[in-house]
Amino acid sequence: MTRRGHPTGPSGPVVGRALRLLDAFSAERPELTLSDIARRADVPLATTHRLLNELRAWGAVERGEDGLYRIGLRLWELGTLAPRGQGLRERALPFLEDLSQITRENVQLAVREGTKVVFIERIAGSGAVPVLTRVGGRFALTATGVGLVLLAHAPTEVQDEVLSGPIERYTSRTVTDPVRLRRMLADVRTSGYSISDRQVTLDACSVGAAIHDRRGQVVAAVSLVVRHGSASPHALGLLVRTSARSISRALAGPV
Amino acid sequence: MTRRGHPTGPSGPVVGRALRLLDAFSAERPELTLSDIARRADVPLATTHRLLNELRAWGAVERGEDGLYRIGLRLWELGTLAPRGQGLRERALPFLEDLSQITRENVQLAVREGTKVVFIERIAGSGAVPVLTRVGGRFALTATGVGLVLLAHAPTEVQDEVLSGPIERYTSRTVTDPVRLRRMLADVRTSGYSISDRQVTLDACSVGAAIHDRRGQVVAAVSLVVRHGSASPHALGLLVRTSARSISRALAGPV
DNA sequence: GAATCTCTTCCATTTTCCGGAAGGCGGGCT
DNA sequence: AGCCCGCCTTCCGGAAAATGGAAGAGATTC
Repeated sequence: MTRRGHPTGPSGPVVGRALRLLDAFSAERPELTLSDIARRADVPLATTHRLLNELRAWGAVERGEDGLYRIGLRLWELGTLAPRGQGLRERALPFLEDLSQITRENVQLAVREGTKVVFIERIAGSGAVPVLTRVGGRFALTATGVGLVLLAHAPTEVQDEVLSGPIERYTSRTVTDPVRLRRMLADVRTSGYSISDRQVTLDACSVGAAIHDRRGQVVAAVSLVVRHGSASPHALGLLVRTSARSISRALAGPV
Repeated sequence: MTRRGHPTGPSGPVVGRALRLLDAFSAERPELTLSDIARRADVPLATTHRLLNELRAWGAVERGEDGLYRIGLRLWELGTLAPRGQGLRERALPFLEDLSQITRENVQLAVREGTKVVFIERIAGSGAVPVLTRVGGRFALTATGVGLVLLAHAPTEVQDEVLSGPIERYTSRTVTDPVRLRRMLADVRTSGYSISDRQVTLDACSVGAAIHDRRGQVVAAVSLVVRHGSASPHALGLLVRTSARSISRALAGPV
């Protein structure tokens, strides 16, 4: 595990190395120079250069006239084939839109990836509370409405890992006590919906419910994000649960 | 260039090889077995197995309990960072929605990738003509409204390559004569909009216009797809041109 | 119960990868 | 001018990783 400084150790499989270069890109930095990528990935410049050329040949990255690297269109295209990404999004969208039309609030759709939530879709209600999330963005499992649902139905190992590690705090009301979180997760399983009250921002409250696949496994979650105090969580719970059921049915349905 | 049969030749850079495995996935076949992928990519089974494990470790592919491989969520996430994919989509969406609301017809947004069009967004007008396109899908440059616009403003080499190669035919009215196509492209550059009249399906007609970046380069195209005969192409041309200009301005604007 | 799928692991051979070093280019500072 | 410092690109001998046939374990089908 020695990787301090420069004393060049073995580097492992190339494929993984090349893919790790891509991790240098983020929503905040979607355009990087060669040296940026090399530094961020901690890979020698010459090597980075060679690997990026291979990624470029396939279309994983593109390079502008300015010399900056960006994520390539081919990679985006392939991404549209991800069942848990675009696939889920397309099937759920009509229902999310209904929810959005009826409530005029923010609607979110997310899945769990390891110990994080990944947002698949987000519909911003015009005039609704501003939210921090971005489609394709990650977030801690413990804070959001969707996150709590996904955590409540995650395998025990995942729950333990999340609850034993340090828990991110966003506001003064973010719950970071593992014991209290376990109780909340139990509530989610009992009531069928989660409540995140001002845990992410002090003006917002979100209520989430689980989406199941054909086999009854929890594969995603929907939530409504409203201004704190503007509606009863219980009423919202009924709404999202209904919507979640419809989406589950749609997923089980055709093919 | 000998790759007939099996006489195992040198295989080249691994990274490219691994990425080429991913090309086995398509909208029609988003879930594949190991052997499927090996066959489609023409890579020995043992090698495919090893490479897929590396792709899986990073999240490029996932494997269900059923043993089938799918495109992974991590790859989808990265895809959302592609400036010409999600980036363009997000900035253009409000304008596309306006166009959709006003006309109640299909609206499409696409970019060029090599000698193909790739559809970035598609809004289906309720009750509008059905269209064949899929977000993330590819199409020939010569047939669609968006394609004609992108081809008209593509580098000469690309135009020559497309026009000298075989031109795909979809209907009896698809234009496949290079000379006539060149004339159409010139018209597009003069008038500022393209017309594809029943070239893809016999009941539809699409009208496209170019979207420019800050430097005046054509980077994308919008189109309206309507039932043939339902509206004057010229009137539609004005609409899409207006919309295209707004989008161009939005792209040039913030950051 | 045999034939035919699927996938997984092994390991000797051979190919590719590695990355320091050197050189080019542009920009900023004195 | 001259200098430095940042970027990028190419080269190439030593070293390490990729390769894929073969063998074997399950699962289905006939």
